[in-house]
Amino acid sequence: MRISDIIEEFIKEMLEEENEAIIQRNDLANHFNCVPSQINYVIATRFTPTQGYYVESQRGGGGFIKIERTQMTKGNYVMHIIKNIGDNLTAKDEEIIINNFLSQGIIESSQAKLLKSATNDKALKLSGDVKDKVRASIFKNMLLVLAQN
Amino acid sequence: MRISDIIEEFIKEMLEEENEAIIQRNDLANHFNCVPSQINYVIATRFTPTQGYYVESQRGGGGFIKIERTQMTKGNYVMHIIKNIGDNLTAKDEEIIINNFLSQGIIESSQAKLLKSATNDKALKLSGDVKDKVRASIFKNMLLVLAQN
DNA sequence: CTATAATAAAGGTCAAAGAAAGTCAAAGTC
DNA sequence: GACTTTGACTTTCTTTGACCTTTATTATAG
Repeated sequence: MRISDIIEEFIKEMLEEENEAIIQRNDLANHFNCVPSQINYVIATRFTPTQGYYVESQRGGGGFIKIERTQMTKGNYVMHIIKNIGDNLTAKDEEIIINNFLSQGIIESSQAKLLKSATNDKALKLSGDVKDKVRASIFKNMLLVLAQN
Repeated sequence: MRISDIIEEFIKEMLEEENEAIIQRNDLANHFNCVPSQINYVIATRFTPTQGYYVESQRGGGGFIKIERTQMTKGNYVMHIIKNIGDNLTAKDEEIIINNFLSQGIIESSQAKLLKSATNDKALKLSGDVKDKVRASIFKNMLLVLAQN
């Protein structure tokens, strides 16, 4: 069995008890006799947002990595939409998606407002082509959060 | 746990009873078995104006450090922060602001996550300087929405 | 008794050292 | 060829200590 899998399992076991696992990168690496960056690899490949995890960390003395498990409450629908948004997204297309979510009761109007405020042309002071790229990226990132809780 | 966190907590506990905490730098350092300048570090990183605190001090015999919590209405506080964010905002500075809103009950953790997801480095695939500019712009736009409810 | 000088008692600053975590690309494995 | 392992190098945050500035108190001169 790969060391990555073992570490993955270890973290997932921690997450079964608590809803968040706080680890010390060096300690964990030491415990499993691997280089510290292996921990990063495991997190990057097995604890991504799309996989339902939220990760935060702190460097420096007393640093740590916090892995939170999030639940997919909105299920596959939102995920499906996320996957279908390409690398570009116009304000118009975005509005259509948001209105759709709204009318289907998938998001609340306060959330819709936040989505729009983050991605409207006023917020995104960028040239046309870059703007639609960044909009797509931000929008997808936010939807990922909305799909969970 | 870091000594800085412990000191931070200690001061915050003091602030829960009174609206201001008056401390003696050397005494406190002694109490926590650290160098006096550690107290300055804690104050500089955890009790800044953006974090909703006002600090005054006196040197010489009978000197002291007074930490006050500034109290504003939610709307005013958010507007004040918006005004103080310049044209650039690093991910770190943003995190500090968000964590503060959280601990002061101005936003909920779901909103915090939305804010972060819209402006983290992963969402903003741009070069460093532009990134901080766009982040500032988006963040302020979103806060504006949050201030109005 | 004052006015001033010396001393003591705070707190402030800043940079170096230390302690984590992050990145990225090369090497290894399947 | 794709995934994993490894390690050198980077960045970020905290701790520590030497030195500085300000204020209060005490001692001294007139």
